[in-house]
Amino acid sequence: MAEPSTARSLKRTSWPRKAAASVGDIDTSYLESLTGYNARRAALTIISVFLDRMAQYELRPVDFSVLSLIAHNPGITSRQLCGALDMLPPNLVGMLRELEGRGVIEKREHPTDRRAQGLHLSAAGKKLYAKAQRTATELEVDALHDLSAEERETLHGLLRRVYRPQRKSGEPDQPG
Amino acid sequence: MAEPSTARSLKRTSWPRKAAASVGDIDTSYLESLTGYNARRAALTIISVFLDRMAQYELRPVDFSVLSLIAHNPGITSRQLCGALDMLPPNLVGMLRELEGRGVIEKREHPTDRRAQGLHLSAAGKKLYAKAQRTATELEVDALHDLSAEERETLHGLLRRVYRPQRKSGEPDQPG
DNA sequence: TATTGTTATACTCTATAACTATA
DNA sequence: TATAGTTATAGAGTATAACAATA
Repeated sequence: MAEPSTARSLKRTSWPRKAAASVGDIDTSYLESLTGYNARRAALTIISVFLDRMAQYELRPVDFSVLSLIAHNPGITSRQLCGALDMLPPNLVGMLRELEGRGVIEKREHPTDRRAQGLHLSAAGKKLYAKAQRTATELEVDALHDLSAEERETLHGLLRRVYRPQRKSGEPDQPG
Repeated sequence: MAEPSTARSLKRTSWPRKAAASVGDIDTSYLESLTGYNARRAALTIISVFLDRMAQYELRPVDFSVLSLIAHNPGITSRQLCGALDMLPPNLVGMLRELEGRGVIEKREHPTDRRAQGLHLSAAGKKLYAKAQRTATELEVDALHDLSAEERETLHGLLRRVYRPQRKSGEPDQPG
C-alpha cells in the first residue's frame, strides 16, 4: 500500500541455513548424480547472491538479463527478448512497462515494422546498467571463489552444451 | 472440474521453440559469461525433458526428489527433507499429503521424537520409485548425449562446488 | 524456550486464450 | 493468414506469521 510507487519489494529468497548440518546425516548421493538437480541447486545459490548484490539497483535477475540484452543489442524487440531469454510475451509486458516507468529504457518506433518497437537504454539506464554489470562481474568471482578462472570457463562451456543443442555436422549456424 | 481427482495436471512447460533462429541474431555473450545464467538455462532445459518423461508417473521434479530421499533414507522426517532440498516446511505439507493420499508414502511414528514422523515408501511407492529412478538415469544420458560420462562427472563436480561450500582446511565434515 | 508439523495466506512466477494493429 | 504487442486471468511456486503438541 504505502510503498514507493515504482519500486518492487525484491525481498531475500534465502532462509536461515543453520539447519545445513542436518543435510550431513542424509544420503543425497543419487540426487547429486543428476545434472538437473545439481544445475538447479547451483543456479539458486548464485541467484541468492545476485539478489543481495543487485538489490541496490532494484534489479532482479530477469531485469538484469533484459537490460543486458538491450544494452548489447540496441533496438532489440520484445519478441527477440522472449526468444533469447525463453520467456513468454505476456510476462514481459509488465516488466518493460516498469523499466520504462523508471526511466531506464525507452521504446522507439521500429525502423521497418510498425507493429514492433525497438528497445533502447535511456542515458540513466546506461549508467545504471554499467554499474550493475560491474557488480555482476564482481559477484561472479566472489560467489565462485572456489573455482579458478579456468574451471569457471570449463563449467560455462559444459553448461552451454547442455542448454544449447550442438550442430549435427555440416549445419550452418553462428560461428563460435 | 471433471478431472481425475488425485492427479495434477503436470502440463508441458515448453513452448514452440522454432523462434530459436532469432537468438542467432542477438548478442548474448555477456549473459553467457555468467554462471547463474548458464546454470539456470541448463537446469530448465533438463527439467523440461524430465517433465516429459516423468509425466507417466505423475511426478514433478520436486516429487521425485522427495521420493528419492525417502527411498534412500527411510524414516527421514519432513524437517530433514526441507533441510536437504532447501524447501520451506509449509510448502512440503501439501505435497506429502498428496503422496500419502496416492498410497506412495506412509507416515509412521518417529522412534524417539513424538512431534516428528518418519517417512517411508509404501510397497507401491517402492515399485513406482524404482521405475522412476531408472527413467531418471536413462533421461540423464539421453538429455546430455553431447557430453561424455567423464564430462558429466566434471560438470557435476564443478556444480557441487558452486552450491556446496568447501571446507576451509581442517574442518571435519562428511568424507568424500 | 525451542522445535515439528501444520494452517492460512500473500506474493511471485509461469502459462493460456483472445484481442488490435500491422505484415 | 501470420506476427508483434497487449490484456486478462489461471495456476504453480515460494514466502511469512502464527498455532498446537512435544522436546
